[in-house]
Amino acid sequence: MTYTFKPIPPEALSSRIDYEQELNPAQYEAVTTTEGPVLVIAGAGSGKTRTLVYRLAYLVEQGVDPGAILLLTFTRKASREMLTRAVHLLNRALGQVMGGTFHGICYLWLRQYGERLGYPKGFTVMDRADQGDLLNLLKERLGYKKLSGPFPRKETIAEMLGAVVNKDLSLDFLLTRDYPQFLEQRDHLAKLAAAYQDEKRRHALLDYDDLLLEGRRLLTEHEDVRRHLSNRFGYLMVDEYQDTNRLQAELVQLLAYSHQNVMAVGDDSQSIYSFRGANFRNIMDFPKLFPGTRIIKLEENYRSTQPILDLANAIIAGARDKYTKCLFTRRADGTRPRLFRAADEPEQSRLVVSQVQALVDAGTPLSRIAVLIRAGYHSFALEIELMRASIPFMKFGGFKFMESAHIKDLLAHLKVVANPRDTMSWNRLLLLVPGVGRATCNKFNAQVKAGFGLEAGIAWLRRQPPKLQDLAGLMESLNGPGHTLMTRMTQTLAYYEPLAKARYDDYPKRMKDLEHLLTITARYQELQAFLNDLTLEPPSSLADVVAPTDDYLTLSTVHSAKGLEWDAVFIIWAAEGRFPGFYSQERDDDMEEERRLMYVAATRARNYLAVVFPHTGYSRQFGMTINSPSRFIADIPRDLLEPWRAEVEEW
DNA sequence: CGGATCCCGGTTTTT
DNA sequence: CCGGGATCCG
Repeated sequence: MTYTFKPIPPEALSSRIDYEQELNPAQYEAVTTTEGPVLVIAGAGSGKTRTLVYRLAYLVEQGVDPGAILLLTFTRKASREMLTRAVHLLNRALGQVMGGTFHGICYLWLRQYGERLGYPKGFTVMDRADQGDLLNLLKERLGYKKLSGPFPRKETIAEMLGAVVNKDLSLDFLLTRDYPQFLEQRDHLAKLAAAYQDEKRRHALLDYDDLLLEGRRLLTEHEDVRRHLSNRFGYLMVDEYQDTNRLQAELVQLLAYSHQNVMAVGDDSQSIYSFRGANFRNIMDFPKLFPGTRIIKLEENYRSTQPILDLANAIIAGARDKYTKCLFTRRADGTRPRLFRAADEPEQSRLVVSQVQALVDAGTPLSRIAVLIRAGYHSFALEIELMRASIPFMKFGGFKFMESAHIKDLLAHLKVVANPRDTMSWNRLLLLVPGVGRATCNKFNAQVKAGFGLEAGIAWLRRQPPKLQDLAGLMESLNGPGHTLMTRMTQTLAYYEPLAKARYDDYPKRMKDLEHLLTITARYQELQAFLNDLTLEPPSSLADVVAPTDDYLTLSTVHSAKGLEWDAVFIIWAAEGRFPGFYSQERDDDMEEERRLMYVAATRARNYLAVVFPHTGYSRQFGMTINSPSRFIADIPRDLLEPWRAEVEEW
């Protein structure tokens, strides 16, 4: 038998997809409405991603230049996945479609047009930890460290500043409502905030919020840029719209100003990012922002069985706010969700392990099972039990690889190459040298003026005592010609390794992380892109390539599980004080969000859902505690949620 | 400058 | 009750 290969003619391609056949009527309407503002209210599992993917394909088939499409998603991974699926669907490349997060897109435009706003090309994007470091520095400089009376910690200050921007509040209002205990520090906090702004500007630093704020400023103050970008991106699609905030909505509006072609997709009952300024009501305001909006609801659920959907509906039915749609499914079969009560946390862990093993024995691949948690630390005990049982797993959310000290140490050396004015990174790398402390840093900081360059830094190091000459040599080499990102990285690692060895007793584990970082480095050519990608898209999603095996159990925070699905899902620590967390008991809005979070968790499951809680717990603070089941499932009738008793054989 | 000691506070969730 | 951070002292 012989095969011959020929290019597929364009006519064959364009007729490949039978949209009407492959989509339900509501999805079809959403896909084929290409002009004007559209709001798609897409319930959990209703084929939201499918709709976006088909719409991408449809637009391209209609002759829209892929380069005119901008896809805004919550994570870059999500946009990558959608683009990949669209490519498969169309069977042709879509290289020109632009996709990413609001932060990522703003970053790109600020790099392109930043000079218009007074930023140098090599600005640095700060992560949360960088923000804390800078605030600490300023707190000390302003003499607020030894103020009498309560003064917020740096994390709290960062949170407050973020709330002012993302929730569009005044500092006074925020303090009065959320932090009355710090109201008396009002003037100090205002001064600190001003100093923070000033310092960032002088050292070419932008935090996450600045990316959005300066992105908006770019579009409002520079009419030509706005016109250019709006004309270039004639078709906007925004995913997870329920998790955008006012500022992001304004960005969409600015971008759409010349054509109003925006499709926003979201689900108000899955809004779980209010701590970042998102408000589930924002999505209902979309039609006000864009008059003439066509509203399309996707209410058929293709994911879950009826018993699982019944439980999910019961969870959300208890909400204070009534949401806009009602889900139904045709998957009437299936077993009832189970409520497992375990005696304590070890038993909860063993129970999950044995249930997972039972599912695997019954034919469910490990990769289609997930354990969902409210907070990262809720799975610590389970992780140990999984290791003991030799069940491979990957954990998503919670722990921040990028914020661990050794990663930041190493990257500090590269960051000052990209932005020599980044004093905080200078200080960090100086403090690593034995015998260098605050005094040396202060001397160094006194030298840093506007326009400070790497050469000046190296020259300064050369004038210092011998202990700093190794560092000087490294920096000279990093600055020298003929180095790729990879060689710079390995040089830095060679320099840093002995320092880390002396510094950390868990040094071998940390070196493993650094090697992991090297594999990520290999994908980049350019230093600055590498550094900022790492800040904007931390390796939990970049790291998927290093999975030891592709058959692993998923452990994930509910937040990180958003938009995903598994055949079988366990929700653990479904106990009062954990899920919902006790910190959400004070405000109704927070408690409502916990409920939506539980709803999101439950709707991740296709066939099997188990809710687990340990009846007793142990905390350092209170010793032994008695846990009640989470209020979201406590009152669910047993025909919707079947109580099970743990039966785990001791061994 | 760096180790030791004391004291406060207490865990979300992510770009 | 434990850990991180600030402060103190050698």
